[in-house]
Order: sequence, then C-alpha cells, then structure tokens
Amino acid sequence: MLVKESVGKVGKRVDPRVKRTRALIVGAFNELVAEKGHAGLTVQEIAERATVNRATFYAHFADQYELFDCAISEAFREELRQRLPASRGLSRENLRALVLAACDYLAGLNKACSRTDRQFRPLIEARVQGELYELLLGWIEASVRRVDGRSISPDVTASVVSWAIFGAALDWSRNGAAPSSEEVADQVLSVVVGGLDGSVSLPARIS
Amino acid sequence: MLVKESVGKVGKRVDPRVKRTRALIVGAFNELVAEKGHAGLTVQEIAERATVNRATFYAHFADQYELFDCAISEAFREELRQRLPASRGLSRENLRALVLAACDYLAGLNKACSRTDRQFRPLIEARVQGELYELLLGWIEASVRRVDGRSISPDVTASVVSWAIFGAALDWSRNGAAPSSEEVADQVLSVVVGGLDGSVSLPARIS
DNA sequence: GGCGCCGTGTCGGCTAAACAACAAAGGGGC
DNA sequence: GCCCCTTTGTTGTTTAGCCGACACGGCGCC
Repeated sequence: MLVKESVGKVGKRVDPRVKRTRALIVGAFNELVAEKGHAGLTVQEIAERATVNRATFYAHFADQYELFDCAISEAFREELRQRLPASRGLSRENLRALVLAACDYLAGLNKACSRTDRQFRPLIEARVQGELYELLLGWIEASVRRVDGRSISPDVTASVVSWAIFGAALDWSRNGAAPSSEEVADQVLSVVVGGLDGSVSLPARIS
Repeated sequence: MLVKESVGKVGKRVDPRVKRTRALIVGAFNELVAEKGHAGLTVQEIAERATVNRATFYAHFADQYELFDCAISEAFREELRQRLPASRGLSRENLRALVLAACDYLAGLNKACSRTDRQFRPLIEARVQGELYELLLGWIEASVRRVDGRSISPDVTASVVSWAIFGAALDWSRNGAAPSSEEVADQVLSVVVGGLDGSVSLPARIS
C-alpha cells in the first residue's frame, strides 16, 4: 500500500516512483481533458495514456473525481507559483498577487471551459478556494508565531480571508470582469487588510 | 534481475516499467549530450536527469558505453523509420532509402559532432553498420523463406550488403558529399543489386 | 608517500508498480 | 424484462525500481 502523506507538514521523503507516477497520471489527465473535455473520460484511458496500470491509478486516487480535484489544485498552485514573488509570507504585496491570481484564473475558466463541462465549475471553484485557504493558513501560522498574543485562531482567519478573496474574484469574473483586475485587487485588499472599520464610514466604530 | 531479451525474436511482452525507464535514461542521455557533449558525462548525472536510481541504470546498461551504443542505434533506427516506406522487405525502393538514410545520417554527424567528441565517431559508425546489418538480415531471412534453394547464408549476405552500403555512405560523407546523395544511392544500388557482373565490363564473365 | 574526495560497479532488503482475475454496477439494444 | 458489453473498484502475486552500504580505482593536494 502507498502511504498517504499528511498534507500540510514537511514529511518530504517521497519515493521517486510515486512522484513520477502521480505526475504521469495528472499529465495524462490534462492532455485528455484538453483534447476531449471531461465528458466520457474513463479511468482506463487515463491510465493507458499515462503508461500506468489501472490498479496503480487506484493506489493513488480513490476515483476520477479525486484526480480531478488534484489536477485543479495543482494547476492553480502552479499559477500562484509563477505570480508570487520569491519572498513568501503575509504581506500586502503577496496578498495582492493572490487576488490577481484568483481573478485571472477564474476569468480564464470562463473562456476555456466548454459549455458541456460547465457542470464541473463548482468542483473547480471549491479547489481554488481550498488552495487559497491552505496557502493563507501557512502564512498566517508563520506570522502568529512571531506576533502571538492573539485570540483568533489561524483557521478562522484563513477561512475568512480565503473566502473573501475567492468570492470577490468569482463575482468579478462573473460580472464580465468590469473594472480591471488590478483595481479590484486594490479594493479587496483594503477591506481585507483594514477590515470594515478601515473601509466604510459608520456612525460609530464597530465595537 | 531484469530479463535480457534475446534481440531478434518477437518476445515482445515487455514490462511497461522497463520501457519507461529505458526511455527516460536514453532521453536524459540525449539531453545531456546536446547540452554538454559526451566529455565528462557521469552515470550519476544521467540517472539523476532521468529521475532514476543509479542502481537502476546498471540494471539496464552494463556501463555508459553500452548506453551510448544503444542511444545511437535508436537514433538511427528512428531516422530509418521516418524514411522507409510503409512496406517493409527486400525491395529496390527500400534499399535505396537505406543508402540515403546512411548518407544523410553520417553527413549530419560531420556537422553536429563537436571537435572534442570526434573520438566517439568510430563507436557511432559501428552502430550504424550494425543497425543496417540487423535490418537487412531481417529482410533477407524473410525473402529466403520464399525463394529458398540458395546456398549462401543470410548472415553473410547481410554482412556483405550492410558493409557495402555503410562503407560507401561513409566514404561519400568524408569526401565532402561531392555528388548528391541521390546519385550515389543509385550507383550503390546498381552494384549491390546487380553485383560485379552487372556493373563492370570484363573480358569474360566472372565464374 | 599518505590522505580525502568522487565516480564506479555490485549487493540485499524493502517498496511501489504491473498483472491477472474477480464481483459488481451501469447502459444500451431488442 | 433479459442479455451483452464496458467500466469500475478490489485483491493476491510477481516483478522492477529505490535505497543504503560496500569495495575498488582514479586524481588532486599537501
């Protein structure tokens, strides 16, 4: 049996064969999707294209949907990798890049995703939000370790911020990408960083 | 231990892992040669680039030179595959393609092979001749089965013809590819097909 | 000379991938 | 409905690849 590594931590001694096999499967999946869309795609096809045994496929993925999630996550992570500056961590600059990446990625889907595959959008979007959450959680935990003395759990913070960014980007992409993504990013950033108090005028400050 | 398949015959149930691994190694080798030439190339480098364990390398190749031979053979076979018509077998047309392939491949080496790698030319040439031999032997054996009644062994015939074609192509490439390869091919073909009797005028027919 | 470093080639133990075979669940066709 | 065929998951056994360690041979350096 293959070892399911606990996602977050740095248990990075992965068997090269596992890396290769996963890469082959994901690559084959992406190729096939590009060629014929998701409809009617079989596990056999994917395994065959990946030059991998079908049983091996099931050793890595519970089913086709898990592979789907994984492929999306990976694509979005790659998108992020190219856009994020070298310095990782919770900074205004990085957050801005996050918003931009989410916007552009979701906007790109509207063009790339064929009509018949529209049904998969929810799955894709769930993974984008999930990846944002994971990434933010890492940053936040690293920051908390330095600041400390806070009573809000990193999980909640990551959840709030990831959903805020994701949702804003999704709405923007649905509304025809009206203002430029840069403008949206700045506005989103203001709210996220400053909070409600920082961005709206209220009769009195909220608590 | 990996099974050393007997070269010629049709025992073609090869484990997909073996195919993949060999392809990875040969591919890595070609990449590295293209980047830095053969000089100072280590087995470690090749294995690393191929994402394959060093021990695995030795399970497939006795040493770097065996890989070298294999890579050359494969490249030349690929050259042949693209040039040969669909119909395989001993025909004037196919033989002509063989001569042309040998000429062009050897001529190409004169340009591609850097000065420092010139020492490897003999190894390369040996493989070209060897591949010609193997291919011709296959064709000849297939023909003999139909004609029959001959006393000359296929091995000798294949040896003679392969060396004839190879040597002529080599000389031509060394002499600056003076006449076009097409012209040479026709002339070589005449001698090979017709024999001495068919191509020179002698006082009396030989034997 | 001796020394450390690096590449080579080999070996035994462990792990992942291949394979073949299976039951079960759709999905048409009629 | 039933039948045929394909795809799906699953299981065991076999096989190839990974790893770590080893002895050996060069090669520079002091």
